[in-house]
Formats: sequence, structure tokens, C-alpha cells
Amino acid sequence: MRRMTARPANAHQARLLRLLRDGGPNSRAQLGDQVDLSRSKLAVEVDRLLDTGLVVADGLAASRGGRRSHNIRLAPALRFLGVDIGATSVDVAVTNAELEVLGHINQPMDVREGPVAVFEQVLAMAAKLRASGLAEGFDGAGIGVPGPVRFPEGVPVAPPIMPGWDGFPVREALSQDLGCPVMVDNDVNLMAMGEQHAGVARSVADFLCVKIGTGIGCGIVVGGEVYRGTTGSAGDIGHIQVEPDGRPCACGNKGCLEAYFSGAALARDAEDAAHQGSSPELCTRFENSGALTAVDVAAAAAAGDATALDLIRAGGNRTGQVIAGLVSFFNPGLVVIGGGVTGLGHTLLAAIRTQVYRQSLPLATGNLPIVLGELGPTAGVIGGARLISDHLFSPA
Amino acid sequence: MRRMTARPANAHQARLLRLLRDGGPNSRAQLGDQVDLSRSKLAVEVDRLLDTGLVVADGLAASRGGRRSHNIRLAPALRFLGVDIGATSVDVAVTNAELEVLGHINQPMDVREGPVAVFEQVLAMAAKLRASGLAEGFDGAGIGVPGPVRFPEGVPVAPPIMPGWDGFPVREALSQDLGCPVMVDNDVNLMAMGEQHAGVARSVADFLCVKIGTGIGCGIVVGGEVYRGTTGSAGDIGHIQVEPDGRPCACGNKGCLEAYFSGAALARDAEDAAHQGSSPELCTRFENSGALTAVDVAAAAAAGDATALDLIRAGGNRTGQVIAGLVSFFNPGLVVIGGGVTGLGHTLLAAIRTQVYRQSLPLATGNLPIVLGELGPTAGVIGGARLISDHLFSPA
DNA sequence: CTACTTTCTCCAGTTCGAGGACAAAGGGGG
DNA sequence: CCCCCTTTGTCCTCGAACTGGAGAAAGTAG
Repeated sequence: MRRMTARPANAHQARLLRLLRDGGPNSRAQLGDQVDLSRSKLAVEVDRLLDTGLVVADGLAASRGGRRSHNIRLAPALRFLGVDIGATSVDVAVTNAELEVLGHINQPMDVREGPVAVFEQVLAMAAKLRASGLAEGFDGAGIGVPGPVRFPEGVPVAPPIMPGWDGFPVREALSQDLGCPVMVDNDVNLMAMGEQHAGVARSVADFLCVKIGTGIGCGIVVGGEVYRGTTGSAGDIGHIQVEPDGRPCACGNKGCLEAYFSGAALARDAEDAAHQGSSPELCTRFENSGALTAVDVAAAAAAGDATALDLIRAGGNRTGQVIAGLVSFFNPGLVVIGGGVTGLGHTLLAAIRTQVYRQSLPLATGNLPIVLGELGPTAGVIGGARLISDHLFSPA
Repeated sequence: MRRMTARPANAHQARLLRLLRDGGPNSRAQLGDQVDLSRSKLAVEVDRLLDTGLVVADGLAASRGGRRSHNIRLAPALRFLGVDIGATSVDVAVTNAELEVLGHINQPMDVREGPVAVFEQVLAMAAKLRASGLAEGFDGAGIGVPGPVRFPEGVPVAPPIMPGWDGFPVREALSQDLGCPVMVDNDVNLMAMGEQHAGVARSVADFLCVKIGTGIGCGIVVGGEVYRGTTGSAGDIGHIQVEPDGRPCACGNKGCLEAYFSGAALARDAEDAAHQGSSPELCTRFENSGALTAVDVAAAAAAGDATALDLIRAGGNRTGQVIAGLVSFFNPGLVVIGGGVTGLGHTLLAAIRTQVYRQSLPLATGNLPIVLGELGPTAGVIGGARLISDHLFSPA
């Protein structure tokens, strides 16, 4: 099926499309209040958008005291695909033009199988969503991958946990396969955009979004825009040193944060604790399944296991130590904690908060909320939809 | 004397003024090459600027193969004042509209005497520059202070080393006294703007500018613009912890970078070394003057004193450790080292480089120059002039 | 039913800008 | 010194775009 290829012709139209995306259906009059255009100019631009089919009439709005206005909204048939490729699983979701999730699938998977295998699976998941009647096709897709990306080209560069992806033309390949525009970004940046659009970071211009999963990364938002750095590796905080001459890390250095606290490190520490017998709870879990993950630690902690709680607190302290430094440096208006280990919940959050509030200067922490992300796994896919919609809703 | 109060009427004019500021005198044709306006439109805007008096005709340009063009330039009588208030001295300079320094005075001073005393001195220095015939008045002034500033209002907030300045309306007070528009910013940000305009950071969009003086701070430039953070305290890296439970710092915490390496800490370490007799060079210097400063350490190091060199290397390592973290996080295209202790020169730079290149990931450091600032004490004052000119050369 | 509010359309007047034509100014070769 | 080419600057005209007002349409409140 042929999809929409129309694009806004100028900055005004782009602005209007984004307002409709972020604010939902709206009347001409309300739009006029927000964009500072003359009524006539606004009417012309709206008419053109109606001509392109990007927006459609949507009945009458409630009266604001006088004549009721005709609502307009983004075309209800528009569909964006959000794909969040993690180290061990993939999330794929369809959204409408307002970035509301209509359907969401998660499947386990190993990125190390390489791009070809992974995309096969992603395409199958997308097809499944389409087959379930949620979409007749996709007008754009935003993809997140767990590693640095050269953003303009949409190509992963030297991703440590994704051997075989280096230089793979993700954007171009998927654009071909899906038959729609595609944008590719780091998964952490996508999470940041998701929380910004629909989560805790609404209306915050400058914030950090720390994602603790298999690795640790940090999305940086400056003035409402994701900051990616000179080579696209900004936010790669997992390999900041927290302990001189500390534990060896997979990256070759010693004492990296990730060597102490990440899904992998936590699992290893938990297994060690199980072997040493210091934690009955972890021990029984280990005997049941033969291995431990962050989920087990979370469960043990919830059951009140002291060792598990200690592990979480120790990790939270180290993470907090790094975040404290970043807060001093970056002075954000908000810090969001997300990712797989968010299941560790408030124990983790408390440890991080303690460390940050103790180590950073009052001026920077005075009014600084440190909170858990509220979207969980949907943050990434919403961020993906947001990424591609930002691209499509900008002047051609 | 009455000064220029004209301001550009629109974004085009602002753009042209900045081009003339950054590129010097220019012909209409050359400007046209850069701004993507039709010749007629360009001519109209230039004529209007000529009417305001902000720019003037400046003779004929060399031929580019055909008819010679009439150059235009910013009004040669325009004068900006750059003021860089340090912890222990003040720099005041006059520049023309192209931000070339016409006169520069430095005087020792103690910020802790409070804003009133300091401004008296600054005004006297400005008057001296004016009296020497360099300026008949000032069209704007940019002020740097050694602490966080609420930028829009131009008011220092909770500055640790400037008791008595908290909340003092610097911008308003100086604007009254000087009779011209004033902008106030952190001194580190000014240094970053200076190096960006006329120093090593020309044509780099994203970079860090680390200033090591009485304290340690870091200017952050994102997409060519200084980033100041939510409360104006971004870049305050002096109080990042480098040693858990380490030396007590003036801020109340322990193990801050500044407690180990800054003008003050270095002087103290040097005096300790002198007392212990581990360094003959420092010892004799101490006996001569009764106290030691970073300058003495630099001189001793230059003379080959092993203890002094060790002090510098140790400090450089700690600083490098912090910068390595920032590089991983921020992925800048350049790191500039500046400030008072730059006199320590290449020993310091080498220590910092070693640490950063060893600790940060290859993708971030692959093509990352770490260099000394090339403007020295003029970076701050040029940055001040740049700050106010950016303000004045923007649409009213 | 009337007065008032809000929304939307239409229209006329005006401003703005693009682009072509042309004059002015210079270089270089014969 | 003349002719031709290049570059620069100005002028002019046409078309497009924008503003603001008038007024119709569609409500609400009393």
C-alpha cells in the first residue's frame, strides 16, 4: 500500500503539524493563539495542509462562548513504527500521528546475531502488527540501537556490544525494507525523547536520562533537543572510571562504572553471593534456574534479602557518584533514571539520590528532581516515533 | 558623550552585523555570497544599516576580476568594554566593533572586598582607558565574574568565593554607571567565548574550555552557543569528587578536585614541600618571599625541580581524570585548557592528555585535540566584548 | 428574541521580494 | 587605445504574500 509522502512546505506548516502532534486535535482558533500568524495566513496554511492530506477535518469543537470551531487533526491513518533494539530483546510498536501506542510487541533476541538476523525479526514483528489491523503501512520508522550512531547517516559506529554492526547501513537498509523514511539513533537518546514527549520530562528543557540496562548510557537533552556530541558518542558514561585500578572492564580499562553496576555486573555479583552462601534468597533462586539476573536481585530485594539490598545500594552509590559529577557539570533541570534495572526501584533511587545530593553543590541540586522514568519499555518506542515524526514534520 | 543606541531591526541585519564583526570589512557582493538574500534585498538592508550609523562605507575593495566593490564595515567609533573579574585581579579592555583589543589593563584586586569596591576600581580602569584616547564612550560592556550567574538578570547567585556578591544586581548597577548596555556571565564562559571568537576554538561547534585558576571551572559550548544550565551553574567541575573521603574542601565536602589542584591548593602543597625540605628550589623561593604561589611552582618546574614537576603531574592526573569523564559524557570536538596555571604549560598538558587518552573510549578521543588556550588573559575580555556584541547584534 | 461573543471567510490595499535589464567600473588582449 | 569579458551596483516591474477590516455564520446568556 502506498503511504503518505507529503511533507510540510515551510516552517509554519511544520510548526502546525508538531502542535497537532503534541496537543492533539485542535481548532484553527486555538492554533492561532499559539503560532502568532494572522488569521488569513493561518487559514491558508491549514488549507494547504488539508490539501496534502496530512491533516483532516475532525468535527466541531466545544464552544468557547461563541461560534463553535471546526477541529482539525493529523490524518488518523498515519502510522509510525518505533523500534527499540536492546542488547537482549527488541521492542516494536505502532503509533498514530499523535504518537499514541496502538500496539506493542516485545521479543527476546540477541543483538550479537548481527544486523541481518535482527532485522529479519524486526520486520516479522512489524508485519505482525500490520496484520493485526493496526496499520496498513508505515509512514516512517525510528530505530534505536544499543551503541553510538553516526546520526546523519544512521550508521552504528564501533559499537562495543554489537560486533558485526559497525558501519552497517541501518537506515538505508530498513528504509528499503519498510518502504518508508527511517531515522536511527542511540537507544538512550530515544528513551530521552520518549520521556520528553510523553513521560516525566515534559516541559523540561535541559535534562539527563540515565539508562541502566545491559550497559549504562545517558541521554542528554539541551534546550529541548537531543545532544549527540561530535562523533555521536555523547552520553557514553558506562566507561567513566569510578575506582582507580579497579575491576577490569570489557572495554579494556579498569574500574569503569559498568564493571560495577549494570545488568551483567549485577548478575555476576549475585551469583558470587549465591556461591558464598551469604544470601539464602539468592541461593535458592540460583538453584532453581541455574543462573541469576537483575530480575532475581530485584525479587530478592523485594523479599527483604539483605545481600541483594546491599548490592543494589552499592551499585546505586557508584552510579550516584558519577551522576553527581554530571550534575555539577551539566546542571540539568531533571534527572530521569530508566532502563532494565528500574525494577530495582526505590532502593536504587534512594541510593542515587543520597549520593547526588551529598556530593553536588546546593545551587545545582537545590531544585533538582531525580526520578524514575514513567514509561518503562514504551519510552524507547515512543521516542522512536517521535524521532521520525520530528524528521517528517520539518520543512522538506 | 552620546553613544549608539541603534539595534538591528531584523534577523537579516543582525546576521550581517555579525558577519562584519567576525569577518572584518566586506563588500556587498561578498556578504551576498554568505547570506542567501537577493541582491536587491541585501542592498536594502545594507542601506538601512548605513542609515542607522552602525556600519559605514570603507573605500573600495580589491577587484575580483571585474568592477571593484565598495567595502562596508562596522562603525569604527564603536567601542566595547570587556571586564574579567578574577579572584585576585581584574582585566579591563576596550575593543572596537570587530572585537580587536585596543587597550588592556590588568590590576591586582581581591573580589572579597565586595562589589562596590571592585566596581569602583573597574570604573576607574575604564575611565583610564577612555582618557588615553582609545574610546570616547562605550557602546556596551561584557562582564565576567568568578562564580555562577543567573544569566538573564545578570546577577551572581551563591558564589562560593565571592561572599557579598550574592544577589548583587551587577548588570543593572554597571549599566547605570557606564551608561551602556551590560551583560554579565561566568568568567569561564567568557573565556570559552573568547577562544571561540579569536582563539583555538574557531570553527568548532561543541567544545569544553577548562579554566584552572584560583578555582576550576569549565565552559561548555554546544552548537556554537554557551550552555549555562538550568540555574546557571553548569561547568562547575571544581567540586567533582576525585577521591572518596579525601582532603576536605572549602565547600564542605571531601575529595573535591579543587582541594587537590587549583591555584590555592598548589600553593599550599608547594609550601608543604618547602617546609619538608624535599625541594631545594621551592625552599629558597619560599625563604625569599615568605610565601609560594602557582607562579613559583611553574618557575621551579622550569628549573627542573623534581618536586615541582611531581606536583604538576599529580594535579594534571587528577584533572585529566575528571576531564576524561566529561569527554566520555560530552564527546566534545576540542578541549581547551586555560587559566592562571597555564603557566605550568606542557608538563600539565601532557599529564592531562595521558589520563584522558587512557581513560576515555577511542570513539570519543579518536580525533580529540586537547590544547592550551592561545589567548591567555585576553580570552576573558574578548569573550566579554563578544558577549555584549552578540546581545547588541541581535534583533531588538 | 436580543445582545454579545467567537469563529471563519472574503476582499482590498499595501508591502515585500525576486529577478531581469542595464549602467558603471575594471582587466586583459590585440 | 579599442573591444570584449567579468564583476558590481542600481533600478524597475511584476507577482506573490501578508495585514487588517468588514461582515456573515454560529453560538451563548439572559
